Amino acid sequence: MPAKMQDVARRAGVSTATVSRVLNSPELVSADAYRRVMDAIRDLDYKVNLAARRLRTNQTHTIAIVIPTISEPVIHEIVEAVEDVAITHQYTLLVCSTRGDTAREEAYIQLLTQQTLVDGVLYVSPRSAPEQVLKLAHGNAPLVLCNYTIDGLNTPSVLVDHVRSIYQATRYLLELGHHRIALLNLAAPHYYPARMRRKGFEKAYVDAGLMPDPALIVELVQPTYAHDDWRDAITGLLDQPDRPTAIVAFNDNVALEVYAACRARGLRIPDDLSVTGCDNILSSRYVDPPLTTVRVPSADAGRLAMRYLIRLITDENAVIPPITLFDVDLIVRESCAPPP
Amino acid sequence: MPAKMQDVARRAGVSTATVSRVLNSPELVSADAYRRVMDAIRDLDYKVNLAARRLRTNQTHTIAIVIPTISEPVIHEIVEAVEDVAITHQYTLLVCSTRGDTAREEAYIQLLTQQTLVDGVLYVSPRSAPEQVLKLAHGNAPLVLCNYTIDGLNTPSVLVDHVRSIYQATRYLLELGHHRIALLNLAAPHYYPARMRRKGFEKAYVDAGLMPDPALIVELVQPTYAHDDWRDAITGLLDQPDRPTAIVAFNDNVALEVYAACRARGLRIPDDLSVTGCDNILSSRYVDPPLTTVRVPSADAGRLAMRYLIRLITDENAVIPPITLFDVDLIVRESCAPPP
DNA sequence: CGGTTTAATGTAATCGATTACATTATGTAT
DNA sequence: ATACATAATGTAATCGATTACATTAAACCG
Repeated sequence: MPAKMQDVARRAGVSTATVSRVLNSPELVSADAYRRVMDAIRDLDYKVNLAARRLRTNQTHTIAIVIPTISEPVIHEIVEAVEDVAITHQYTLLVCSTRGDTAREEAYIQLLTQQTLVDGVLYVSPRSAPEQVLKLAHGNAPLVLCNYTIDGLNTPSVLVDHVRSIYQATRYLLELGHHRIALLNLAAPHYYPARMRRKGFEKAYVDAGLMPDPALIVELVQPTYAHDDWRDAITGLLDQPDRPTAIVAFNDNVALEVYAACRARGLRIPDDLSVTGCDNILSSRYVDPPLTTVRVPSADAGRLAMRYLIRLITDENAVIPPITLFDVDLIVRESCAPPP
Repeated sequence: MPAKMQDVARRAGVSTATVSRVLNSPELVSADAYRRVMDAIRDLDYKVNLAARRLRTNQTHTIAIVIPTISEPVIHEIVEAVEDVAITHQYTLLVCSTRGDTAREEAYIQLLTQQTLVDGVLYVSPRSAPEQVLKLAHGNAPLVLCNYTIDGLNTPSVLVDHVRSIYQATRYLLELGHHRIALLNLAAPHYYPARMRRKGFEKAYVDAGLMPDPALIVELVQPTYAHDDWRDAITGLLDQPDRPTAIVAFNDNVALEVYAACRARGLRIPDDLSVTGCDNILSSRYVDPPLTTVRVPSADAGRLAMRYLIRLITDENAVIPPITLFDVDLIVRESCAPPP
């Protein structure tokens, strides 16, 4: 049976109130009592019962981060950044990955609305319908969205500029002289970042005085994280009679799948096909040829989102900008060339 | 002010005991009372206060997973597997990443020994000294080690066979005719998996009737996750006058750094240098040439470790094998050839 | 020196659930 | 009809901290 505050108080010859003060506001306690209490704590190896503290204070010092999967480079970059901020503010992190499974996502949302489980929720790139997320927004714990936003909701969102990332890649290819560029936007069309990326793609064409070919925009009705789906989509593009001369992949992993497909078909990058990625993951530098991609400051977005969340938790009437947008940069490497 | 059980009881015309029974053991409640309580819960949008429940029951339904970093492929594979098991058993997951920072690791250990924060701890690949981990082992919450073990501690460990992974890669290279094989074991020598990998490397040599050259075993005194350290180590190996003919990298990411270093120097893989990795990460298949590596069932290890942990939590006198070892397979691709 | 502020501590109510035990009603066996 | 088992519910203690309020002692001031 572990020691409780009562025991510490008895051993130190003080009341539990004093012990509690030593722990939470030591400036109210005399040096003498402080020392005696600390000694008693050490001697008895006393540990606070956090459930009791939470019940009394109504604070958990825990936040939940809801993510689609931990295996995506962008996502775990965000999780790490968020954890760093959390730890410096003495918060712990509950990780809830939905895996694109709506039932699982709803179960988590259900859980997170319970009392005194978490003080706040950080929602990263949800796949589920906005109505679900709204449930959380109307719960008791503050909510901040990251890498995502829901139109007409006054919950703060912190985003990287999904429009400009694909815009920059597409414009670069157009400037190289490509006209038949395909967009591998392998997510659901209603998914916010997918919508924005498509917008960036189309805008680049329009700004160049051209029109994109809708047949070259590939999206998935039922998105999964299985690479097989990706492969099928890529096969569809590469094996058609009038093959595109360039491919804008919606992230680096998809671009790498394109690399593999090209190798299998004897197509050379960039001579036969130009390819761009997005996110600047580690291996984008190592592949041959090094991948032209876009640097997105996801970690920065995560950090800021977490800081906003903590502000909302600790300050009842904190004012947070509804949308914060981080800019992105094109990183030119060697995977693009003028069309053959 | 959110509704509490009292309010539900009043509205349903029953006592709080009955409400609690509806939630926790509905078989004790009459159909009529059940319906009335459920209606009241819905009407008032009642949510359990988990802090109160935890205080009373002394159970948190939360487990902590302590990991070095979330960004390593093996680690997040384990985290995902663990989360899947957790969710099916109604547990939530607290993620604690130490980033190889001893102070941070100790802070987390300190935190995790508090009462009613978590029901158990899963410790994955710790970097810190065993004494630290021992503190947890002697705490109140059950502990299971994953990808690691501490000699002479009776805490259950679930491991992949680190000896055999490097053994197989090394033997394969020896059979191809290599004699000057380097081991890039870029971790601290006292780190358990590093010790085992070194053992596997040496055993392969001994089994072939040869002796490894200690000068070709590279380890780090102060390991970090910075790729610069890796690059320095690789430069040291490749630029020495009597270059090794093959490199066994301790994981795939290190192997990819070797690829980059070779490209920079105009060395061809596998003609000029053979390379093997370990872990079979996604991009190992995409690089050119595809990387010969070792498949390690990390997810299986994570799942089993979590199941063991839950058994320990729920069954006071569960008996768990002290060490469980998962076997590994060499995956031969195209990054190795006979020495030039 | 009386009065007032300040510092240090104690007393006890409180947070919101769970559950041992008591109570009542109902059915069943003898 | 009596005794007894069973089902359904209620009463109230309990988990272990925090903190408003009360109390006491010491310090300070004109």
